[in-house]
Amino acid sequence: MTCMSLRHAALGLLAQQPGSGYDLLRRFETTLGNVWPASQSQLYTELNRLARDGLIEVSAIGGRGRKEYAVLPPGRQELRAWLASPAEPEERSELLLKVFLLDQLAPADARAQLRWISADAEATLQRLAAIDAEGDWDESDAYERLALEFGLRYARMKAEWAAWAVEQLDLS
Amino acid sequence: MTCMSLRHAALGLLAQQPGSGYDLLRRFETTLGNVWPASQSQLYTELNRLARDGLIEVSAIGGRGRKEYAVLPPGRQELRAWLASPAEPEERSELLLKVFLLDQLAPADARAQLRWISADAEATLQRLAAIDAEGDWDESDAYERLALEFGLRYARMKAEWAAWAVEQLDLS
DNA sequence: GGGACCATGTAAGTTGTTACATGATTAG
DNA sequence: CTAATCATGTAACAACTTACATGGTCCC
Repeated sequence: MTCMSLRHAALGLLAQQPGSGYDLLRRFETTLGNVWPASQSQLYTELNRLARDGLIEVSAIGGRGRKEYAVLPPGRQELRAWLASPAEPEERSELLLKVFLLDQLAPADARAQLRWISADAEATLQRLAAIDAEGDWDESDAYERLALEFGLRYARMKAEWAAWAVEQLDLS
Repeated sequence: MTCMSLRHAALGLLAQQPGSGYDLLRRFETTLGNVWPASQSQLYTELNRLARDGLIEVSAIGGRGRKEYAVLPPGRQELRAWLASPAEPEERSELLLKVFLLDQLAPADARAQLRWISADAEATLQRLAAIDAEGDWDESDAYERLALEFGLRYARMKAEWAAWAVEQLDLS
């Protein structure tokens, strides 16, 4: 059994609010996709699979072939089980892979890469802070805000670490 | 052009020190695999591809069919170019995906998940701190230590965030 | 009628996983 | 001699991407 997170992402969005593949795609693009991107092709395929497996059903048919999906009880159960199960630690980080191998670069180039990481993190920080400030939040967005705060703290940590790392290299 | 990071990971390890697929596998298991896991099957396949593409070559043949690989100049160039290029921000986080969808769980269960995340981060923190303390580091491990420090800071951030998140939920 | 947008799907290719399959050498 | 370890490879499958393909509806 592998991960199948897209399946759960789709299930979760439908559990929050029924909709068509097209609707879900919009929601991925605006919010969820920031933490779990999905391509159009993959999403439509997965919706058909979820329906085939009896976790969701076509609850309404609209114009232009629109199929609105709704979660069925087995789907809700599957979603809850997945949500309550321990989240596995993430493993792959291209950033850290580069850091591990940075000794293959001239020191000046390695420093440049670290400075770039720092600048990128600062930019992310600004971007998320803007979203935080201007967003019109209500109580239903509580968990979304937790995720945003995670992003803020992560960007801050990354920027601080990169600055520290450059300093370390300067010492030696 | 997609990512091909395993290719660069293998290239990087060979650039640090030539070796066989079996050797590399050991090094993935002990160090590099912490930031970029590779399966045996994938690694051997990739080494053959790297050789076919002229980025590495079989530099020696040992007993039991052992093939020692070494990086060729085009491989070194490719590696340096990749290392100096900006690291793309990582996108997928199963953890944050769960956080986004946590509203589908009873509040008590959501809190339990967050507490589990916190406990897991604390455990990681302990584990990495132990590695940091007992490791016998020399100057050649400078970048490895930067990566370790990143892991420490990240685990700390995660634990603090999760504790804060539980608090937030308790307030509402 | 034509452009923007709504709406769904398939095909080919890449990356990665697990499982299978095989054989050589070394140490007890 | 036999178990552990060294050593490499293939096949089947899952997840994901990009590109292709098609058609309906709304609004100007």
